[in-house]
This record gives sequence, structure tokens and C-alpha cells, in this order.
Amino acid sequence: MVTLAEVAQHAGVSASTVSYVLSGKRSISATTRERVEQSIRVLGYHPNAGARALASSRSNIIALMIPLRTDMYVPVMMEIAIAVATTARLHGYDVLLLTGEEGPDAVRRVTGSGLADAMIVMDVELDDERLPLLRRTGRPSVLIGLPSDTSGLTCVDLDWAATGALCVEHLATLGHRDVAVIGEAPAVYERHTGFAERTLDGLRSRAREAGLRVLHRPCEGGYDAMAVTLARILDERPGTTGFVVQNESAVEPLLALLRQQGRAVPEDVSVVGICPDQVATQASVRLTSVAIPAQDMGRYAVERLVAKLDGRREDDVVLLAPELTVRASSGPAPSAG
Amino acid sequence: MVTLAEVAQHAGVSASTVSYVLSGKRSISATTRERVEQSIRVLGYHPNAGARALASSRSNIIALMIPLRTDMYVPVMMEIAIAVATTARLHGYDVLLLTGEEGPDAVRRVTGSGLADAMIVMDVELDDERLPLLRRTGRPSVLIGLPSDTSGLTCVDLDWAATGALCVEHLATLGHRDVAVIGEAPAVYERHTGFAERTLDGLRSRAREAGLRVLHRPCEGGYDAMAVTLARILDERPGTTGFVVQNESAVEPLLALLRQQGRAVPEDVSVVGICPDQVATQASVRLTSVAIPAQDMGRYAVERLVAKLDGRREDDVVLLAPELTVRASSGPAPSAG
DNA sequence: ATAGGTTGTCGAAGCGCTTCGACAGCTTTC
DNA sequence: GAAAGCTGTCGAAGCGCTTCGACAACCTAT
Repeated sequence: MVTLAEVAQHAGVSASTVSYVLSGKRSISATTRERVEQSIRVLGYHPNAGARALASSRSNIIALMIPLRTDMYVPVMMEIAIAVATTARLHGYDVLLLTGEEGPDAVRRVTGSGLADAMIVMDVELDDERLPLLRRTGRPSVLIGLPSDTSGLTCVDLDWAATGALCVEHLATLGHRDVAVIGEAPAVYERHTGFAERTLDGLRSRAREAGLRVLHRPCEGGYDAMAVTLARILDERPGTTGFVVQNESAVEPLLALLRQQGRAVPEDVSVVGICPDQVATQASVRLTSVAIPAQDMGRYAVERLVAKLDGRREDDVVLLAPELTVRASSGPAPSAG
Repeated sequence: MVTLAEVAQHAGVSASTVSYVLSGKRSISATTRERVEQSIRVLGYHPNAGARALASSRSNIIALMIPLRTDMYVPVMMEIAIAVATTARLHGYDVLLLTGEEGPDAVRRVTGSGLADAMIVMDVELDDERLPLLRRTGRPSVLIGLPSDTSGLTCVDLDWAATGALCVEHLATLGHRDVAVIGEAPAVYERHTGFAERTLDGLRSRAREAGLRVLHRPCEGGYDAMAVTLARILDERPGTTGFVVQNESAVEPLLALLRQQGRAVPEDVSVVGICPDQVATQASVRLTSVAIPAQDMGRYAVERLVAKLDGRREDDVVLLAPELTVRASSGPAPSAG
């Protein structure tokens, strides 16, 4: 391995000069800089990460905690992770992948050892056990998701309440009065995942304002579960003409079952999805949907984090505004005749 | 931050003793060990990662290179990544997430800087540009995937040729003579991704032995693309009664289109998937399929890598045997009457 | 009783880098 | 023309750990 000292010798300067060329923290004459850069190239020098971290107490690593569970839409997680990794590199950081498995211990370990300078946490529950630690760890963090108490935290998330409201709004405008919500798996609600509950809140309060009736049912996804869920919904509310689906693995089963029962989409019933655009456009009926801006979330999270690391930013909450795209699955409610 | 020296002082021993307690590289009396461990706990000590890496030239980090593209089944990638992270922790390693974006430069950067001790590379092409570098980098690596030339490399992969053969075998046994293969997106073949080509090879050579005809068509996935692809296939080979699908986003569209055309599964046509079990069991017809053992692949990769890091293993190739599960989508070919 | 092993602990060197203070050689200012 | 200020470079200290050799203290065998 080539060391800084060797580069310095090769370039005929001192080690500190090479270091300053690399970091730009002191001014260096153009000729010296060029000579050093030349030597770096010739020797194929790469600064040693450990030594650098030790001397500067900065590792240039961001830890990303992803959930271990896969009961939520995995491609979204992956897209966020990739966006985080890509954006981090743009700012000179690498990304350490932590699974939720270790729980709070991971936070202690990573911040305690100086392995990472900062942390991005996904899949945050409303009252997450990692929050107290993150608040007092001394290292910056950004949550992707929104807990109940955001004091002392920076959060980035889609505005799920507005998302729910937007779906109801759309259906209300089309004249629908009875709306069913196909939700995530029951487990997601049981552990009080922020996005699921907020979506419901937004949905319900907008429905109240607009005078719609809302029936919410969690659903595991897949054909069998969806069949049972749909049967129950239609049994309880036969007049249901609008569906909001927040569960990617329920989308296609729902469409298939409706078709099978002779209910035409969008003539008889309208369906609005809350899902990535890819799911919406690849479904058997092109789905009217609110997109999940996974890339934006990952990108914003890193940018906020880097800003905090540079001391350019304080804690705050960023909620991305939802956008609804009308496609082929929603239309006017059939008139009561 | 608590340092080793502080722990040593608190426990009334020298720094090196604390270090040896931590690493277990020299014998320590039970009483001393306990005193030190006690101090560690009381002070909440975490060894500094940078200092450790510098002194030992081991970072205890494994780099994982995942593809940036998302034209292949993302949940499989994610499952592998999670398995890698989980297994790595079991062996005391953390995982650094690299996207394919930087390409070969990432290999140079990470190994050159000593950021990672070793590397796992996913989405390997048959003649991948990263291979020469990996061969001579001096640091162990494991590929998830199988390039053309495996000399000097360790690889873990599903035996895709056997997988293809197994699918044909199953259909042949059921009496099917004309088989169509719905493949991944054209781009996947264009860049000579190992798994896609090997599956085809396995399929074709087994088909030759068994006297079946095979028609292969790449497919982007989604309803529209699948509709076009299916029409072409049935136009060219109207007698097709067996389908092999190696593209998760084509599974459901294919089933729906067949249904729509009045071709019953499995009475008229049989469908065999190459996909994760979750996809197979959640489809509208429970799919006979060969599973993709994502978790095993991630786990094996890490275990091989750790073994190499410990000097316990040489380069080799591990091919996991495919397993076909018969479900509701395959049955005897309709007799020619 | 003595040479030869063990076992458990310590001190010191050094890993490769960053960063602080010093300073030589300039230029500017009154 | 002396004081003051820049600019560009250097030397040295030190980040927190691992690891090597040294060496007491003890335990065998002869």
C-alpha cells in the first residue's frame, strides 16, 4: 500500500503539504499542487480510511438502518437505499448497511465506535425505541418516516395524511359516497407504523368533511387474503364504489377479483392506489395512484444529513407533497339509478 | 468518547491487557478479565473503529456491490442484501453498501483505502469488467453470480443451467412438446448476464435431449409487453402448451392473458415459474416453480468470504441445486385428440 | 535445588493520517 | 524603511488501538 509519506517523498514535499493538497484546508501554490497530484496519480495512492478516521475523527460513512421485515413493499426500500447510496457518494460519503435486527444496540455500537458519522433510519414507528438514543447520541441523524414526537429530530417523509386526503378528495369529486380502504398487513398497524396510521387519519378526516363513509380493512395481500377481505367489505357495505389500496401485493388481486365478479373498473367501481408508479402502470388496469417518491426521500435524507454534518442546518421536518395521477382505474360513480 | 486507556486505568491494568481481553489473543486470568469487562460495561466503552483499523489493518467491513439497475427482480436483491448484512454481523463484520455506479473505480477505492477487508459482488456479467481487478486486488472477494472464467475467483450462485433443465424436465414428463420461455427484459440478455444465459442453455440442452421444441422470448414485463409477446409466441407456435417464465413482472400478466383467451391453467397450458416462492404462492394460480434461494446465496457468500479472510478456504465455485415445487399451474399436456 | 516451561501482565513502538504552531520570504502600508 | 500582514511550506505531536518482546512469578521435572 502506498502511503502519504511515499507520495510526499516522490513529490519532494512534506507529508503535511500532501495532506493539505488533498483536503484543500490551506492554500497551496499551483506548481506544488500539480506536482503532488502527479505523484498521487503515478503511485496510485489512496488515503487509508482508518488512519484518516483516527486522525480526523470523521469516518465519512453514513449508516443506513433498514428494516429486517419484508411485510412492506420491498422495492420502495431498495429504491430509497440506492438513492441514499448514490447521493451519499456525491457528497463524499459511503453507506454502511445496518438491519433493524440489532435494534437500539446498533445505534450505540455505530456511534460509539465512530464507525459512522451520522445515521439514516428507515421504518420508524410512531413511538420508536431508537428515538431517545438518537436524540442524545451527539451524532446527526435523519429519519425516513415520522414519529409522534419529532422534537430534536430531523425527518423526511411523504405527507401521508395529505396522501390519504388526496385519495378521498379524488373519489369524492367523482361522486363516490362509500369508500373502502385496503390497507397493509395487520402487523403493520399493530406496530404503529407512522405512514399507515397517518394515511388513515388523513383519509378519515377528509371523508368526514366531504361526507363520505370509509371502511378500512388491513390485508395480507395475495389472492386468497384479498378474496376474503373483499367479500367481507362487500358484505358489510354492498354500496361501496370506491377503493383506496395501500398495499402493492393487493392491487392485482383486487382488480382480478372485481373483474371476476363482473364489476367493471372504472365504470362500476373506482380504484385508487398508493404505490410506486411502476406498480400503477404495470397493473392490468392502469391505476389512478399517488406515487411514493422513494428516490426523493432517499436523496433529501442524505442532503439534510450532510447539511447537518457541515453545521448548515438545524433539525426540522420535511414532508413531501403527494401527487395524484389520474389513469384508467377511476371514474364517475355510477348514478344511483 | 471513552478510550481503551480510560478502561485500563479504571480496571487498574495496562492498555495492552484490555486489548487482549477484547481480542482473546493472549490468555488472561479470569479475575483480570472480569475486572476489565466490568469496567467496559460501567464506562460504556466502544473500541474506536478507525484506530482499530489503523493498528490492525483490518476494518471488519465487507463491501457489498449491488447493481444500480432495477430491471431485475428487486426483492431478490434486497433479500440477498439483508441476508448478507445479517450473516456478516454474526461474524463480526459490518457491510458497506456500494452501487454499481462507480464500477471498477469502487473496487479500487475501497480496497485501496482499506475501507473494506473484502468484497461481495452481485449482478456479475459473463465477462465483467471488474473481474481482472478483483483477481489481483489482494483482498478476498465472492461473486454472487457466475462469470465465464472463474479462475482465481470464488462464486456462489444458483445452478441456473440445472434450473432451466429442471423446468423442461418437469414439462417433458407431463407430456408437453412445445415450450415457450418468457425471459427477462431484452437489456438483461444484451449485457450478457450470466444467470439469464445459463438458464437458457440448460433449458435448451435438456429440451434437445428430451425432444422438445423451445421458443425463447425476452419480455419487459407488465401487461402490455406481455400481451404482445404472448401473441407473437402463439402466432409462431400455436401448439405451445408449456410456459417457463423467468420474469416476475410477467407472471401475473401471463396468467391473466391466458385466462382471458380461454386457455385454462393447468388443463390447457402449464406454467412453470423461476421466481421467489412468495411470487409463486401469491399469483392468481399457485405457480409450479423453481425457487430463487436468495437468503442462502447471501449467507453462503458471507461464509465463504469470512472463511477466506481467516485463511480457511481457497477459491471455489458453489452452485446451489435448484428445487422445483409442484403447485397448481402445471399438469399433463392435453392429449392431441 | 536448579534448569526449563508456562502463564499473565506490561511497556513501547508504530499504524498513516490531520492539524497546529512556526517561520521564511514576500508584499503592502504609512 | 520599519512595522504589519500574507502565503506557502514544514516539523512534530498525537488520534486510539494492536502487537511484539520482555519479564516477573509460578510450576513442574530432574
